[in-house]
Amino acid sequence: MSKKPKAKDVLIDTASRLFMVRGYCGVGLNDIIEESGIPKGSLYYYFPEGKEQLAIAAIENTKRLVMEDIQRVFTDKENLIQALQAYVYTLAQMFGEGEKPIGSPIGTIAGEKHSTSEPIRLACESTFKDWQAVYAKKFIAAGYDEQQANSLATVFHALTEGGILLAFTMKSGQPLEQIAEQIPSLFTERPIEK
Amino acid sequence: MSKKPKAKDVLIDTASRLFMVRGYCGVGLNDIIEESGIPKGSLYYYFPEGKEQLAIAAIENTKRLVMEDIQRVFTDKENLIQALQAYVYTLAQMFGEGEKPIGSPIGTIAGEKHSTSEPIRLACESTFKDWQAVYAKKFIAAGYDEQQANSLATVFHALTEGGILLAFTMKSGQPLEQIAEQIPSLFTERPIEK
DNA sequence: GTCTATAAGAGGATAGAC
DNA sequence: GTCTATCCTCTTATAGAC
Repeated sequence: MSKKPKAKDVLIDTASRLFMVRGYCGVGLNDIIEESGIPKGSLYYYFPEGKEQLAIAAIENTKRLVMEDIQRVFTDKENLIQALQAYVYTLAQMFGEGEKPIGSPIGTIAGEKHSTSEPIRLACESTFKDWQAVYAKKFIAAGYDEQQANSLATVFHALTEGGILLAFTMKSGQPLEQIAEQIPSLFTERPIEK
Repeated sequence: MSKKPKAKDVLIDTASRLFMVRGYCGVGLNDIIEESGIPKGSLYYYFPEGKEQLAIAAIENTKRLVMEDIQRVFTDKENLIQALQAYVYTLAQMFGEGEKPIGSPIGTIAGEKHSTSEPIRLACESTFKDWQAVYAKKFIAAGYDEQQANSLATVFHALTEGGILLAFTMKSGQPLEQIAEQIPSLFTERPIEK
C-alpha cells in the first residue's frame, strides 16, 4: 500500500491539476502526456477506459485532498465563524500568491459534464455531498438543528464554488477575500421574526 | 433595427442555450448547426471569426437577458431581502419545472475558458461586473455604504453562481431553494461587535 | 509492464457554387 | 446572402514492439 507504482499517481496528480483549471474538454490527453512525462500507452494501461476514467480518478483524488484541507482548518478553529472564514481565506490565498491555483474544487468539471457524462456527474455529486456533510456537522456542533445545518452547508458550499469561479474569472483573489470578510456578518445567529 | 435577418439571432439563441448548459468545449459547431437548422456557411458569414466570436455574442446576449430578469424582479420587490429571495426562487424554478433550464448564467463558460481565451474571459468579467453593479445598487438603496454593498454584491453573486452549479450537479432545484430560504437569515442587518 | 507508431474520427474552418 | 462539399488539424483510442 505504501509502495505503489508512481506513474499512475503522477497521472492522477497532473490530470487533477489541469482539469481543475481548464475543465474536462479543455484538457486533451496529449496535454496530460506532455505535462506528466508519462507516455500514452501507460495511461491506457492504468486507465483502460480512457479519459473519463482518469477524470473520475482525478475527481476522487481532489475530493480527498480538499476534505483533508477542510478537516484541518475545522480542527484548528473550533469556533464556527472562525473556521468558515479561515477556510475561505485559504482559498483566497491560492489566487493571491500568484502561483498556480492548485487544489481548487471540481466546479469546472461539474459545470460542463453534468449533462453529458452520468459517471462524472455522479462522482461530482458524491464529492459535493461529502464536503457538505463536513460543513453540516460543523453547523450542528455550533447548535443548529439538522435541517438548518444542511441548508447552511449548501449555502456555504455555494459561496465557495461561486467565489472560486469569480476569482478565476476576475483573475484575482479579491472576490474570495470579500466573501471571507462578510462571513461573520452572514453566519452569526440572531432572532428573525418569521 | 426591427427587421433584422433572423438567421443570426437564431444562431445566438441556440448557441446561448447550448453553451450555458454544456459549456464551450462541450458544444461543437455541428451541434449548433444541427439544432438551429442554420448551415455552417451562414454561421461563418455572420461570425467570420468562428466559434469564439459566436460564444462572445452568446455571452453578451445572456448578459442582457439576465440583466432584464434581475431588473424586473428588483423593480417588483422594493424590499432588499424580498428582492434577493425572489430572484433566487426564479433561478430555482428553472430546475424544478423539469423543463430545459434556459437563461442560466454563464458560469460554465467562465469556468473553463478563463485561462485559455482572454476575449471570452473579458466578456465574462464584464458580464459579472454589470450584474454585480445592479446587486450593489440594491444594497446601497437599502442603506449599506458603498464598500459593504460591493462585498455583499459579490457574496450574493457567488451564491447564485454556486447555487446553479450545485443544482446542475445534483439535478435538482433543491440547492437553490435552500439558498433562497436562508437569504433572510443571511442578509438581515444587525450589529456585529468587531 | 512500458512505450511508439498509427488508426479512426470529430472538431473547427474554408472555398466556392448558386 | 445562402448553402454544400471539402480540408486539415487535433483528439481519443489501439496495436503491437520491446
